[in-house]
Amino acid sequence: QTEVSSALHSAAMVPQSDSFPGSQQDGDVTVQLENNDLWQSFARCINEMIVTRSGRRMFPIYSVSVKGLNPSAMYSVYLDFEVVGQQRWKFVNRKWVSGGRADPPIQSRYKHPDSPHYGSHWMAKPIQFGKVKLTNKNNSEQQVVLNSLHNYEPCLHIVPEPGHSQGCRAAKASFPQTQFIAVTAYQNEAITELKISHNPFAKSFKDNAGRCKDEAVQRS
Amino acid sequence: QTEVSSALHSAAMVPQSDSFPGSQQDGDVTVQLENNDLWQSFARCINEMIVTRSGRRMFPIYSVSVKGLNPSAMYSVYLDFEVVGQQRWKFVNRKWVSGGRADPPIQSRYKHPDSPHYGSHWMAKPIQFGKVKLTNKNNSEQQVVLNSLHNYEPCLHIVPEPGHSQGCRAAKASFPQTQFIAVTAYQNEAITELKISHNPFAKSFKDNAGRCKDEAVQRS
DNA sequence: ATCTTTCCCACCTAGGTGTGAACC
DNA sequence: ATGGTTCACACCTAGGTGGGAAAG
Repeated sequence: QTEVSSALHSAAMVPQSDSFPGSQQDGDVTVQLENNDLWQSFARCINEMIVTRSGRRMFPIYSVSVKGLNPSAMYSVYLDFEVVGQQRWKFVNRKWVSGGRADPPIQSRYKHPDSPHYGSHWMAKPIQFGKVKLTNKNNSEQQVVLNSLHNYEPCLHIVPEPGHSQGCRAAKASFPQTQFIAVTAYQNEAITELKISHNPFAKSFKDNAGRCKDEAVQRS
Repeated sequence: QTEVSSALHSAAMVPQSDSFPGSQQDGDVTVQLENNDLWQSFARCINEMIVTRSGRRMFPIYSVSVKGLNPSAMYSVYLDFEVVGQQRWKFVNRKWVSGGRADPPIQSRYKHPDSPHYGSHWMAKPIQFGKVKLTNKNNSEQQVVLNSLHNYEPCLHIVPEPGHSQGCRAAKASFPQTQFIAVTAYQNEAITELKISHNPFAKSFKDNAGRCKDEAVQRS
């Protein structure tokens, strides 16, 4: 069991390309992962992402900077999530261990809301996926459906727009350090602490030493 | 003076096209103003829009539905603001009267954030300009600069994207009932009341009869 | 029993209102 | 004085956090 867990861990740390693990090249197109250090610190603990019925944002935010596109061609940019391995996972004794065969994968792809847009637009500033939401129910909306307790790796697709980008090739990039296990509740306390310490929306769970949160609750 | 004021008023009420005042046609392209009734109720009092240094949203929100575009062609959609008449205005004795010659106009055009996009996208649902901000300082950003105390009419432009929409014509539409006077503070109490009663962000100024807002303020 | 999911909640971030006093 | 502008402010809308109890 420990063996399986460390296999998961090492998979999250091995760079997929020859160069810097935060950078990838596909043809002339270069894709670099933003906030690589933050992703690495989550990956070291094996990252988890909450999925809910109504959809939950990712944290850290998936964000990349892109070079080498045709500035005047049109592209749409997508993020999908590929299952890593054919197994599901359990958290027992503070360790992730195999939990049996994986459920059949669900096809779910998120189109970046700026799509479609010129290559120049996509290269002008980092492409942020701050609004993408992960869910475990098929809301048939603009949300990504994942199987809980499965390990995923986000995958970026840059696709020339049909009829508006003749001769341009599609590009694809993914970064092992962005892998995570989909969960309905955090399993690893270290991940919870990392989320709280870096996500501004979780500020109320910070600084437990300085303030007693229950002081305000007078009744009950 | 009353004569000038009523000229302003009637200008705001006369439909610019032959058909329904909330609808316009330019070539094959048809543009219809959403929430026409709301705009009319503001126009009856002579509408005002706040401008601030940091930028202020419009209320009502400028929103149109569009038909007749080429679904597979690319367009960008713009909103600009044309000065109506060559004069500025003053609010004296609860009436808008001429305040002399207009200041030189400022070129300022807002590109809808969905731009560029397919004709099919623009026709799929009403095009909302909910994020556009009006300012009286040149922030050199994505904000519209207006001269205070001048009368404006918003003007919609649908522009085929160069190199991605061969043979498509640009279209233009404007609606007199969306005219307004730019102000740094509301002049007409009737406008203030209309804003408060329809804009959810001004809810705290509603229901003065039911609640005393100052009750909570114990000090000073 | 155990593990997983769901729901409500207090507590935040982020930012859009007009007010009223101060400023120019 | 007068009229226009600016600013801090209380009070909202809108929605993103993990916690913890309850349910499955």
